[in-house]
Amino acid sequence: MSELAELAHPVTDRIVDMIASGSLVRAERIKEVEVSEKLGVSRIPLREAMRTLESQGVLEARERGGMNVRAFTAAQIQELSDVRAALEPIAMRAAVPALQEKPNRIALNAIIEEMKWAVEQRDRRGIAAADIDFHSFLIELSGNDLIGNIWSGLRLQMQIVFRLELCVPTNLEHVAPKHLALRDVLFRGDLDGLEASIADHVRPEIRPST
Amino acid sequence: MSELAELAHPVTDRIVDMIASGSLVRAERIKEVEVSEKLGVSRIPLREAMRTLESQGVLEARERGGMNVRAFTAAQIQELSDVRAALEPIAMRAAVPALQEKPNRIALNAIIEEMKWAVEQRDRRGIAAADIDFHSFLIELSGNDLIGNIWSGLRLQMQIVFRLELCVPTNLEHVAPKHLALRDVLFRGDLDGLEASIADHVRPEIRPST
DNA sequence: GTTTTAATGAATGTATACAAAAATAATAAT
DNA sequence: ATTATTATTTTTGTATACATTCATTAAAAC
Repeated sequence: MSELAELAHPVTDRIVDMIASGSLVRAERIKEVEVSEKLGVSRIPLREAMRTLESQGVLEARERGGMNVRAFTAAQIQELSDVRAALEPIAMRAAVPALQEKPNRIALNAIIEEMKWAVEQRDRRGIAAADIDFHSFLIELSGNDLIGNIWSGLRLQMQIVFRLELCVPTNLEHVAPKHLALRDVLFRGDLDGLEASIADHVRPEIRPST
Repeated sequence: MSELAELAHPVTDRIVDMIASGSLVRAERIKEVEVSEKLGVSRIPLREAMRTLESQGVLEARERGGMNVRAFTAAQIQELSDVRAALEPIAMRAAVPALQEKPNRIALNAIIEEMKWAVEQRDRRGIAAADIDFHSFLIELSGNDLIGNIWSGLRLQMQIVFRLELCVPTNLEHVAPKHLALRDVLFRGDLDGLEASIADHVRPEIRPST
């Protein structure tokens, strides 16, 4: 029991990993002893982590006790896009000043290059990861704590949806040019074009453009 | 130990009550044994509830262990309004169909009457409570699970901010007529007027109108 | 053979217990 | 008197343990 830091937060991340890797499957009750042993901790920190993930919309409480990986309806997936389209313009607008600094521009470009590479490799998972990184970085740059906190939940929910492929298999190659366009608008500081660019980018996952 | 339901969820509500009533004070470490004994439970369900409230933005982890009631900066309070102004139009738009049904109209009117009464009594806390009820009801009617979930956290954060009166003491009497106007727009189904009405209503808490 | 009932097994939910760490108080030194 | 250092007390964090409830299987009745 010689822990320098608490276990609940790291365990939260590891549960997410297990979902992403398919160890924890949707709609199936999570067996606490099994998972806690696999993670090398007791059920106490595991359950605390599960509470966090519950309120982040990753897990959901079952009718008669226990939890499972949340199952998303089509409507709930649509809601994810709608909320992103509403919140991200606020964050990106706030991120514009920080994007005047070169180190931040370089970091954003690096993420874009990461995606280009994934596109070349036809690595769908890599593309999705780079996509999320792009938005996470801008939200962090925005300094908006509230949207950052909401995003931390949205991000995980999206990862589950992507993983389970409940969502229409979008042509992810179209995401890269959208990011390029968005970056240019942000670097330029063209706030008027922002809303349209973001909405155009966030939504097509559901309604793929022609 | 003969409990029919789990304790963590009810304990979550009771912690919120303790914050609202001033038993738990901002920026002060929450003593788990003290609170758990007061609530008549052990530290286990208390800590699970605290994890939930942590990710809802009500509590925050301290540097070296433990948690306290979250302290809000002025910027974070502004963020609350911004996010509300972005999300509530989506929910209210979705609530319009449900507001064609008489029972829902009656219920909404009842909440408005509740606020009128609080205004007459000059009961600031009552006004604030009715205000939150108004928005909670519409969000629930919208059927948007995601915004409902986000709102459950926002609502608690706002209650803390109101309680601590970090926020500019708005002339709460102005809230009632705004609700009336919003109701009329919603009943009419005048979607174009929605965004403006909501933004006008949600924001003045920070920038009080003349 | 099907349905109902009992019985066994497993899994959750929480209380107790203990070790590590932090905060506080007390003592010593300058 | 003030600061530094040590000792004491509190408090967190987690493991263990147990009671209750849920699920599954076996048995019995019809």
